[in-house]
Amino acid sequence: MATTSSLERLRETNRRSITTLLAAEGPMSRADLVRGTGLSRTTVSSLVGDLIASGHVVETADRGRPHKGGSGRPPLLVALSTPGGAVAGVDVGHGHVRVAVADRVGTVLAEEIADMDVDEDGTHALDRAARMVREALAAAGLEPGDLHAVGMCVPAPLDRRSASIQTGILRGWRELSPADELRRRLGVPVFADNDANLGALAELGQGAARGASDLVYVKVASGLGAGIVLGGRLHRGSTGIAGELGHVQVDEHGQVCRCGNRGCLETLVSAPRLVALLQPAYDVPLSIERILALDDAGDAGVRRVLSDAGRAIGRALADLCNNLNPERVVVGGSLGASPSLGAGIRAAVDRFAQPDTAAALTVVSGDLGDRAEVVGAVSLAIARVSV
Amino acid sequence: MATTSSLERLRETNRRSITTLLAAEGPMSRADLVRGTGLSRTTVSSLVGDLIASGHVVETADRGRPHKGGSGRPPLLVALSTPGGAVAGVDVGHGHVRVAVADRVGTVLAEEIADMDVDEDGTHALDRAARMVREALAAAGLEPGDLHAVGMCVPAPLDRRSASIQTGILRGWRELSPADELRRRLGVPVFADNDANLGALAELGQGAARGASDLVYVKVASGLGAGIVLGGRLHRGSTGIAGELGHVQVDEHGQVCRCGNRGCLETLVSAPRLVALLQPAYDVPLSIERILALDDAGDAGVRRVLSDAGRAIGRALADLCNNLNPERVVVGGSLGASPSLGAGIRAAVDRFAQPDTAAALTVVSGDLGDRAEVVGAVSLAIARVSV
DNA sequence: GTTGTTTGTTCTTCTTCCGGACGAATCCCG
DNA sequence: CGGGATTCGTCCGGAAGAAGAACAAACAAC
Repeated sequence: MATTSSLERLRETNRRSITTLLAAEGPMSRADLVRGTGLSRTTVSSLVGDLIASGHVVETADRGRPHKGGSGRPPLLVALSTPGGAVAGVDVGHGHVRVAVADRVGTVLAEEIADMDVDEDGTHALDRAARMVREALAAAGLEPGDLHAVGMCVPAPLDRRSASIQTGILRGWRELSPADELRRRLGVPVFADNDANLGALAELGQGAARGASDLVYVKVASGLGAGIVLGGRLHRGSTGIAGELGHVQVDEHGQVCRCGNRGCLETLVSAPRLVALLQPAYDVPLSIERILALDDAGDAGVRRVLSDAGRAIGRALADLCNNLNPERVVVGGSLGASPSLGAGIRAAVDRFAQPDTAAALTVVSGDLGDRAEVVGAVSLAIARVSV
Repeated sequence: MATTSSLERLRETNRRSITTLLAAEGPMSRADLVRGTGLSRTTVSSLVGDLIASGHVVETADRGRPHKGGSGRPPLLVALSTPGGAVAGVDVGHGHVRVAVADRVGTVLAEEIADMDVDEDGTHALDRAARMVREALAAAGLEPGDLHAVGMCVPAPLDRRSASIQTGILRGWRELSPADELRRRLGVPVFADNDANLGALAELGQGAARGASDLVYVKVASGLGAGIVLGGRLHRGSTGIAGELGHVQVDEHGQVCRCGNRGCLETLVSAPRLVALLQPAYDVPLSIERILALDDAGDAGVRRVLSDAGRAIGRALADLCNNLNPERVVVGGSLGASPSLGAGIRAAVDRFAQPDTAAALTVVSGDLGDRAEVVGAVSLAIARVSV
């Protein structure tokens, strides 16, 4: 299948292990790379030489310190060169589009947000997203031609094969392949995934789950979804629709859900639902931000509602954790930062999961907040763009 | 970390890809290996030469047919040689111990079963198991010294680090490391895992889940557990206690479970529980076998109870499948063959899982029945014994 | 200045793989 | 019955990669 020879593949593998090490740990000397990869000095030297020649790596101006003690020749540091060009991440939510343009090591150069109703008209949302990518590129002082790839997330499961949205969750998007559509508009490769998956990837790589290998990322926002990382890799399921925590049925006689079932967890717990639940008791129009502020201020009603919501999530999550025994749960999404919500989740997990499972588990809020998805989208673009 | 050189590792990898291909597809020609591995004729020839020299592979007496058409030189077939010696699998259940002795390609040579109450006294059960292994070895015409390794399963989660049983599920086994205990008795390496995990491994390799990569194996027997295979690999969780499907809480006010929680699925659905539920309505003492026969015969009470049990399992399974999106569910354990149980599971999964998830999923009974665990234990022993 | 340590490169050797050429074994066809 | 045609397996030469030995470079400590 692969036309390249095994030896070429071996060298390719070794090159990759150097670049990934550099990506993970930042600039380091060849000697450090020797220690990190287990390859010989000679081989590392030769590989780094290749990488410098091909422009993927540069020798930095400053020197480091020798490995042991202060004695010895100071090493020359090498670092991943910021390859020319940029990538973009696009986060399409139910109520917003967020775009980030980053260089090819993941440093975000420009970011844009727009509120809009995405559900009804996929075409319009994609037009808008494409325009925002171009604007963000310009804001970062880049040309349209600098863009190499785009990662995007959509707030719905994506069928693995057709890469299109199958379920009825997004009304205006049925049978649409968001990646193809955006590629047509921008003229570069576009890679799409589900929002919770990319949030998980972001928290795993740069957020609250750094270093974890079995992780459940729960996104509490307009919808409720989970991104599941097992063994350090995203689990997408056989047809790519894993992580539908929000469509676990919690009330057989509950409200009909947009997914077609009834009584889904998402019908009880989601940002709009909680706003609607709280609004009657308050004189001012509530927003997520205001609710979070009230939570911090100790407002009893808000605390109660968020804590109940957390317990409902935790109840479903406990079952999942009994089955998966993850080491960490990261709560993200617009409501992920709420302490009451987190406490509710923690309480329900402790209550309903097996004691050993609960003991092996930490529940934390995401570090990246609303930006998790777009950061994950950037990571996806970087991971997929050819090296 | 690895002291071997990259080149040696490369050759090792290629050797492995040949042996795994031979293990998966049986005897085949070098030309087939070329097509299967993508390596060159020369390389395959050389690797096979090495493997023959080292005794891992033999040239069979009979020849095969050429690849295309009938023309061409008939190939020489090579096959994994049956290395000297044997391995054993030990299945410790709540009410039985089953032992199998197999050659080192997994062909079972002798098997023994004994009914016993395992829970109360782990030491006694292990004594008995060791004796049965020796007897089975003798029955297969082998010497005690021929035994290379043992795989075993225990009906409880095993802590990954201490390899001991932490939870209170097995009263007489607390803090015991079954693998160490059995190793002391038999003098060979013993590898232990949970029963559902090994059942999953068996059905994956040689049973109803062959070729699947995302699989949930549900074991319905004295207890209720799940073995979860994702991406072709067993998922054990961060501390090794994944798959506790039986301890999902289904009734907040339910019976207290031996795990310490209350209302666990296992308190409603397990073989002893179902027997107890049915017994009052029948004059003869019921056993699992009799219940299965009544099910086949169309007995209304049995069908109703098994179907209800299936639906209860399916309800919990649907939540798990929403989150994992597996391609197959295999129902095993002593009750796994019941059509009513299977139909109940299928119905509840269809009812409670998301439509797309349910559509991507097939629910089948295990091929291996009661023997799944012991077959999996043999596989574990073979996989872990040094090649 | 001398010694010791760490770093990085060059040169050589060894391993591994691949492509082409060649013999082997069988079938097909005249 | 004999000559292609075809597939299988091996031998040979060559290319690519990695490791080890030797050596130059750069600094600290004495």
